[in-house]
Amino acid sequence: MATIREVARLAKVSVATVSRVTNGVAVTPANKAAVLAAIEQLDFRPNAFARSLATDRSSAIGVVVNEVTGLFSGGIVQGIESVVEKHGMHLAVSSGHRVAEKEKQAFEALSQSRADALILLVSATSDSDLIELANRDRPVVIIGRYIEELSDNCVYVDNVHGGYVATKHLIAQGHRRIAHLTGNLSIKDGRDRLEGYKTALRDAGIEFDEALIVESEFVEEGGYRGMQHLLRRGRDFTAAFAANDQSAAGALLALKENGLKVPDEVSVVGYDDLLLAKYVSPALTTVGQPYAEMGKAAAKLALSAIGISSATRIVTKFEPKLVVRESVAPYQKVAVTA
Amino acid sequence: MATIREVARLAKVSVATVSRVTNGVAVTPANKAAVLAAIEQLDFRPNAFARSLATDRSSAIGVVVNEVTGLFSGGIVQGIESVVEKHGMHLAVSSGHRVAEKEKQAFEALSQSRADALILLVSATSDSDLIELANRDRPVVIIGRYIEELSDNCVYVDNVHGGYVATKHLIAQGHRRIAHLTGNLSIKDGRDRLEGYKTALRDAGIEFDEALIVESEFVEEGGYRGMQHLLRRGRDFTAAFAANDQSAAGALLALKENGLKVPDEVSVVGYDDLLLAKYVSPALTTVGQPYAEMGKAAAKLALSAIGISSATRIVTKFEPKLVVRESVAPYQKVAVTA
DNA sequence: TTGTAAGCGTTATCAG
DNA sequence: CTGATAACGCTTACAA
Repeated sequence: MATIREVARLAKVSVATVSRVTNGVAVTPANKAAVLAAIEQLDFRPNAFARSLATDRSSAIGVVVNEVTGLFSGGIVQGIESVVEKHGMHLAVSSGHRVAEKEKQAFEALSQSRADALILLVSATSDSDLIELANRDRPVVIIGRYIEELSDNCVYVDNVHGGYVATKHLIAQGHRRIAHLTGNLSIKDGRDRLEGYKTALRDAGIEFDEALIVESEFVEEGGYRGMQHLLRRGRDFTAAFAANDQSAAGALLALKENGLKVPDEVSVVGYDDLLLAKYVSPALTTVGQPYAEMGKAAAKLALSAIGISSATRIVTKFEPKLVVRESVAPYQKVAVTA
Repeated sequence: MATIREVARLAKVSVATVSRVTNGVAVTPANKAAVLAAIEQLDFRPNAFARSLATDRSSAIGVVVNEVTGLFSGGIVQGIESVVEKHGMHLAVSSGHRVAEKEKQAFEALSQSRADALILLVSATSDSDLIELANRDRPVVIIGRYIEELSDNCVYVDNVHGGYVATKHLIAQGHRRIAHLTGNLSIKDGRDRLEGYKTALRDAGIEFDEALIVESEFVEEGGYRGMQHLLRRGRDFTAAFAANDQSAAGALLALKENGLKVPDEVSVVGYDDLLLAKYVSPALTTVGQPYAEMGKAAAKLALSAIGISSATRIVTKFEPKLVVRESVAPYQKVAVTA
């Protein structure tokens, strides 16, 4: 690959002038033309490393997510990429796999000067480690959790409100005995959604019944087992709110196996609005999150932190939104059979 | 950030020695200990650019896919990452968005010495441009298409065989009037699957009927419209093979709207085995492709091309596999009503 | 085994 | 506006 020196020689100018041309700095038209011609002829492309070494800029944004291909991290990554590529920058991605050590490894690799800023969507690393990381030299933006000390660099959605919205929708349809298949309660999202559920009940004057709660997990199997568990005790509820779509899908399956019709006999609402929500039968009423928007916001935050992109106000707190499909029906007195 | 020089000074050795320990080259134990201590104390991490500039190695693999978050490119990217990270390398990803110019832009950026090798899963770039790219300095591996001239660096699956398998399954269940909702025929995958369909019919001695073919597209809407079109003409088929799961899902919807039961009245098989195949109702019998495996193979190919990883035989041609679920039933004479 | 010093290909400073 | 030249931080002969 040709170097800047060869171009300079061919164009009969100094390397400095070539550098000026490739960086869009003013140069005599004649020189510019000569340089451009030489570049063309030699098929010269500046060496990114040398440039980065000299400028201390990689023109890359580092992204570490739980899984590159995660059902929703996918949408977020897409959002990030759309704004990053618009600014001529690149993406260096790594998966953290929800394992603290792997996440750390990914940060280190990326911040070892490969990335000008980091965007993180990770589960295993503690808040304090994240804070420590953010206090190094490169800007860090966090997606999916709110950390007080880093509040300006967090892009997140209000899970409490999400749980509230889901539950309230059920209440508005007349349901009062509403079960909740929680997510993994060691994860904050799970706790928040549960809290939203409780708040909605309280606001509606419905007494909270511990018996209607079953701690499940954020996977299909968890929803399935949770619902089985609930049903084995006798069906004393007319609706259920699952902490995510996958567990909702599992619940749907359990309901079907028990000969219960959704939504006629039991209404179900999920959370996340994954692609599957639309395909499951009946199509799932769920709470959607603006993944792409969140990714875009994170990218804008990162870009403005390194002085690129205009720094107009960037929204960092997003509201979940109810997506109505077919898995919820109004409460029907007759349906309740203990 | 501390530099190698500072470490050398603190450890009272030369920079060369420091370099040696960071690169695992033999050094006196005493020196090694001193260096390690200094590194620890200064929190030194080698500057990746300087290292790359000196070695002409980025320790990154460039990946350009149609969409980072694509329903199946996701699985492929995951496969790639799993082997790449195992070798301490990184991923630089870009989306080509199925637009020739964007794809080209992505190649250029990545090959501008940011990546030691390129893995491409792109649709818009022509074979000849790909060949040209592959003849530059960095190794290139192509996923999802077979290019004669680059045969050793292509990881692909036999779409003809996939179409064959899908159709044959239907035939084995006794169906003879089998419709085919093709994919976009300007895309090779679509043409190949159609060819497989035809071959299966021929092998079974079933006459090919142009009227049972409708060119659709690789999206839900396409499958929906295609099926509508077919039904409007009167239902003279008992089974249908859709060129991908999304169009199969659309077909399912059209069938349902027309009051036809799947699989009792019409059997359906899809292609791809996306997550939705499992959730659609009835669950879709489909043809799956080993996405993760393909990604792994591509990564191994790339790694071995740059001299990393052992070069054991790497499988590059994959066979699609039938995944049986619930959308296919044996042919029932009584069901056919023209 | 170790140290010295010459690159690696750019950018940026500073005269001119 | 242009050109020399000193960084940038690391690796790698080469010599000791």
